[in-house]
Amino acid sequence: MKNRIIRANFFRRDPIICARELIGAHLIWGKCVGKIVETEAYLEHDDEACHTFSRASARAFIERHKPGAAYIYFSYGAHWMLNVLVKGKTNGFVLFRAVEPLRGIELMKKRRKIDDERGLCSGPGKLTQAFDITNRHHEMNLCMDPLHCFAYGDDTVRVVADERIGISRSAHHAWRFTERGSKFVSRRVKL
DNA sequence: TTCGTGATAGAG
DNA sequence: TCTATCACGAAG
Repeated sequence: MKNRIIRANFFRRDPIICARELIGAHLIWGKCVGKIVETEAYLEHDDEACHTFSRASARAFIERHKPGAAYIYFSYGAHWMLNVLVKGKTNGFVLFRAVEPLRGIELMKKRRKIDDERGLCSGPGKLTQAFDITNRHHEMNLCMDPLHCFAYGDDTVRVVADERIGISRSAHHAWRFTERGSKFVSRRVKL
């Protein structure tokens, strides 16, 4: 299997397009690889759920970094969240919510302290724990290093869009994307 | 369904 | 300083 790294130009487009197209792509992180099955898009402007709405640090991050940079933050006192910076005509982030484990599964099980493969990466906090992603990767360029990058994967997946999860503001947009029928998503798609 | 967790930001 | 809020997860 030959993995082609997704380069910076990919992230110079609309965050919603990027979030959708990243479904089926591979997340490569050291010895671990997963197929991305769930993402969400957040927009710098007119999106109250985006960090840029209330956090100056998020706005500064966009200002100072190039598309493809990792935006990682700590949430609820326990979990790291992995996002990638997107700068097209509209700027924003893509949050990675779930992947299907492909390689490094034993390592993921050890880090997660569970055996069930479906629960290894089925949530944004679980995913970062399984892949050992923390703030030490914050600001990292994810378009260069073959051990910390995205790669083109399964481009035949069918993608479903529905509402984002776990937010209270601007919750009506259908900016969550999942692979249709995947058993590795964090929460079942609403019917 | 509930509850712990700690960073962040806004109010006082 | 105090408090509300939160892009969550695990236990029950």
